[in-house]
Amino acid sequence: MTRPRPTQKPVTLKEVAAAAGVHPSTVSRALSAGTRHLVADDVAARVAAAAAGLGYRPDPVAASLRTGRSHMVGVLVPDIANPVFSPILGGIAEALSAHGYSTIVADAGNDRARQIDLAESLMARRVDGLVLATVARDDPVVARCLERALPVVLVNRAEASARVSAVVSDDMAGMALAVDHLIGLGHRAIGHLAGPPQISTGHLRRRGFVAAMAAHGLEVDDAAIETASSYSREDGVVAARALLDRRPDLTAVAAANDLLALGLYDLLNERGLACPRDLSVVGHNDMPLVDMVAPPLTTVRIGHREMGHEAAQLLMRAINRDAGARLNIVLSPTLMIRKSTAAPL
Amino acid sequence: MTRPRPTQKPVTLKEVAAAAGVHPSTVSRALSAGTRHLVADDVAARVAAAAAGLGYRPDPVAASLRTGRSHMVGVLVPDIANPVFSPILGGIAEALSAHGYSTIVADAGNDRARQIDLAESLMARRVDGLVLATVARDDPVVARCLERALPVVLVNRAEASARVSAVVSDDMAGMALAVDHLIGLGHRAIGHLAGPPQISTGHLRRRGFVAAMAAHGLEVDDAAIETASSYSREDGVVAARALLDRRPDLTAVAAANDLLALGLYDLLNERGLACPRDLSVVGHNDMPLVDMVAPPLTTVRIGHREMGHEAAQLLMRAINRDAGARLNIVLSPTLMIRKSTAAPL
DNA sequence: AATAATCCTACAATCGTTTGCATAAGAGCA
DNA sequence: TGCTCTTATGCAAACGATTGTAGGATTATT
Repeated sequence: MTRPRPTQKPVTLKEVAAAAGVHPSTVSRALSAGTRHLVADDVAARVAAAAAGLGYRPDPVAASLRTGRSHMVGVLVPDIANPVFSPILGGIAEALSAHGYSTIVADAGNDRARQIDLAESLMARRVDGLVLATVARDDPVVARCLERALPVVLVNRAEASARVSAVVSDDMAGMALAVDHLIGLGHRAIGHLAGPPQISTGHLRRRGFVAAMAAHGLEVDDAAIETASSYSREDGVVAARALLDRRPDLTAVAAANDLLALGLYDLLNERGLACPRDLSVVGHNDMPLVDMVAPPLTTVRIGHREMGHEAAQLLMRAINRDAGARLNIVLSPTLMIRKSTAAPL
Repeated sequence: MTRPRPTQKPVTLKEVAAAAGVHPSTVSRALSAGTRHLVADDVAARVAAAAAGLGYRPDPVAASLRTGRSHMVGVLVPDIANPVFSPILGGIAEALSAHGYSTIVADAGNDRARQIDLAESLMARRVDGLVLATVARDDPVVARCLERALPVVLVNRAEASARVSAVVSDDMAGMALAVDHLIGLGHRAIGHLAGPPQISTGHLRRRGFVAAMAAHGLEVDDAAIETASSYSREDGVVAARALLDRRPDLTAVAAANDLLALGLYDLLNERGLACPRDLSVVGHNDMPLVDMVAPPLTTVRIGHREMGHEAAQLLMRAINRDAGARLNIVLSPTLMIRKSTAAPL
């Protein structure tokens, strides 16, 4: 057993050429769709047969070196463990693989230097484009891509300046859905657990919250808003603690994110308070499993999978027709009413 | 604006060589740790300075073509949307990047042909190794890697024949934990929601269940076990329906997987039954958020992140010393007792 | 029938590194 | 001084594809 080199070496273009009795360049042309018309039909058939017979698989590395393209796109996510990104990734991968593209995802964290580094290394690997789920409102990675003229699409989060295409949810409208629902139930003292302001979702959802309240003639006191330092359950509880300590009179809270809402749940448990009896809570994202928590979370649903799909399509367009107008797609969110909201006592 | 080609081309080895006044090959040697000792210290310093000055970044594609290595490893997961894999992926990526390796994950689904295809394309991209979270008990992808002499490590699931290294949880022990707990509470009529038998976890956890019951002198009737066709919430409810229809007398169910347990929750809700009053439930995996569902799920915890770490280490070892003994790491699970289990009425 | 146009195919350069081999310079030794 | 032995560098050939250019057959045109 364990023969030293059982590795039957992959067959190369040259071997196929020899087998078909033609020059390697002819094989190349015969085999790639774009140039097949340059070679005579009978020769093409002979080549195809030889290739199939030998089990030829073109070497993408060699092709990349020569062409500068790779049929791969990179995806940068801030936290691969955050369930929100799963459907986005799934959507992207599905749409791209339909075009013969592979996806290479990198868990980039929130550190800018690391993000740039990762992006740089993806570019070095000749990715044909980048999907960024990491961007801050003013992002250096975007600038870098622009310099290199690398197609890039933003997903879920947008930049402040619309330099590149993006597909996002209508964050302000989403908050309006949440606020309208709470006000419809009779709430007036409503607080907001905000996300990081450097991120478009954090910024916009906060603005959306304030605007929606104003639309009902409700002035929002700064004390009614607490900003979490990241989108995580842990930072959610610390922000929630600060908010409720400051404003114990609140009867409802609209969170910028489901994870923050769950952090709030944790705090309520810790304090022996009941949701929705003592406090109504609405989340944002409708990520997997929030329909099963106790109580099932009322939240703003975003079509994440669709979001990934659209982003992939946009990127393909940008890759194929080089340049291509930058355009924004904004998806309309819907409200999933479950059990975490009720009329105030 | 939009200058046609603002793309300042990346600097190459040749340019660095010119700047330092040496031959490209010398630059190559001076810059890579393994061969630096071949070049004089002063020259090496000069080269390093030139490289830094020009902002040289080696081209990994060209290097791959020449060396056949890539400093990338591929990871195949069956379902990227399944939260169980997030911490595994995180653990793998973290450990690998510490060694200067990148991770390229592919969502392979459950289709064998697709898995093989994906693995093949990763190999074509010259990955230095593969981590498989997809394997069935007898897996063709493993065979393919063996043929190509490509280092491979299994994670979470194992093969029936131990042909390659793997890091898994002690599935039988995990089920013993679950069963012992239920029996300790006074249950006797205990059922099992089993996972797919082609997968080691499905197979082993079923055997573990039967063995643990036997250890308490309890014979397990086949009717007390229902096999789900996949690890999903949806298939969980259909299996649960079949199981409870057949054996309405059960007072507890040990599921092979948290998703299946949640499917069982769905069914209980649908029938107006309460957990744990009418039925105690224990899951397996302790995936994110199951501590927040209603009721919080008692489940067997597996160190998924650690699992990823270990797998990465194993793979690094296999890549560096070529060959390397195949060895198995089995992690001990623990029981997280929450609110879904109680004494029978 | 001669010339122009068309169509295929072969040749060779190229992408950016790495690495076996040759060689020049310097060190050590008799 | 003449010899071998290191040591440091240059040379050039890979790795496996793609593609501009050139030239040999065919066919069409007058």
